[in-house]
Amino acid sequence: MRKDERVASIIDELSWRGLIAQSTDLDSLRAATEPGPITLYCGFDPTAPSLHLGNLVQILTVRRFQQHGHRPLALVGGATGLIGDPKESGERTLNPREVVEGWVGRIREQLDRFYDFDGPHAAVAVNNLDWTEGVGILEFLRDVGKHFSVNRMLDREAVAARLAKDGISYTEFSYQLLQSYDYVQLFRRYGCTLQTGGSDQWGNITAGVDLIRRMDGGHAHALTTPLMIKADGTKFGKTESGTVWLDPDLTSPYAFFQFWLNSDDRDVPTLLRTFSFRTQGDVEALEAAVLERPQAREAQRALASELTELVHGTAERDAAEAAGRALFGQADLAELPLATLTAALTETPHADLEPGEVSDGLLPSYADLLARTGLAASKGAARRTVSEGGAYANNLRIDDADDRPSLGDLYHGQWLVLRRGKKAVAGVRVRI
RNA sequence: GGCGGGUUGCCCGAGCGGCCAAUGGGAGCGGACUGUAAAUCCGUCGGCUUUGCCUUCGAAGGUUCGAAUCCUUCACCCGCCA
Repeated sequence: MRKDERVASIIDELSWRGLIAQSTDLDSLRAATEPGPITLYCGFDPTAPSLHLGNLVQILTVRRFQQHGHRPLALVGGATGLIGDPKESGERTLNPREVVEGWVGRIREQLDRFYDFDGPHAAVAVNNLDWTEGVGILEFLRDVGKHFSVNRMLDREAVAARLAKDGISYTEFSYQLLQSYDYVQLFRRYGCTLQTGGSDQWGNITAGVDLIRRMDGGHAHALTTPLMIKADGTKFGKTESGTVWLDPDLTSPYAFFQFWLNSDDRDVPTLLRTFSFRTQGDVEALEAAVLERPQAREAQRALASELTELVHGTAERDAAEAAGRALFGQADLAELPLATLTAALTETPHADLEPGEVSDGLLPSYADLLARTGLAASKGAARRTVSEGGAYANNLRIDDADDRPSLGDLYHGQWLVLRRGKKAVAGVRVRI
């Protein structure tokens, strides 16, 4: 957060990064931010035990504001998480209160990494349960509900979609009132005048802006980021194996690193602009590098390195990077020192075998091991992969799924390296 | 309330008594090419103790030597008429 890194205006910065989709009034927002500082917020609902890459877009956008000297409120939706924002696909299942409470804590901790909670523009952690829990239903309906037009609420895309399909519960329909009320409370308590979010949140955010004007006669802003779409048309932030989480237990730092490294060339400009904190000059240089030397994947490596460090720390970044080099590098696996090999394979899915699983010096069959490590969904799938010539042990193609590797095949007497296809690697460790 | 149509594997969609684990397309996965990319082509795509066995075609019963296919009841969806 060095001062000399500041661009003239946060709005200009977001603008060249392509992070502005919609705004209530960009000129007046610019006018408010330029003398600054302003207080802003973006809320995260505890709908899972961890935040994911989709959330990271929002987190980093807020972080950019803070770097420009503005004050963020780190709101975790302890109340809204109990209700659920309507999504087009259908009604959500209500999570038990204890579960949501647990997730609030975990998400709150995750945010520590990205916002600065000390210093002159220290972020403040807030939970909307604090001002929602005690409100009576009659009070809420009279003071808040009266300002909402059902007609307008029905226009919201997700709501309209649900009405056309399976319907929507009153619980979820009420969500917008709660989020709007949050904005009012933050406006009153902290002088918060900006709420950011993804463009799907536009309706919810502007409803809050309206509510502030109606209840308090105040003026607040809304700003949304564009929905990210990958070049191949699929949803951003997902891999074959699902959501990319920020929690290292849900998505390993190695997998996280690999996610960036494998980005489509065509997505690189968007990814750099959205996620990287590099300067505009650096970003443009990396974009040019991909065009000139795509095979070098300089931008992908830079993104992987920067983001893994930001999310998981320097040590994990280095480990993930080293693991990738070890497993994909030119280096012969046999030449890797035990420490390097162990570090690399523990970053990937791996299975530990008990001594009892080794008989006559032979491990279980490759079919078993592929299934055990998760490289294949089932033994049938493992056999299929082997018959397709897509399974490797210690970089040698496996011919027969029923073959059993021997103790002598293990590197350093303990590791067998399995691979499916080009990218999926797993380790089998034998503890004797 | 009445009449008619529908509910099939991850998704879409054929099948309409045995040759059906079930045509085809998409997604996914593997191979070739390559850059741990994209596109393209080829292969594969329920499970297992894998030349065979087991479990699937909304749910539960029934008919039959044999059912995803016929019958009955139930649930849900979609039309048309009230």
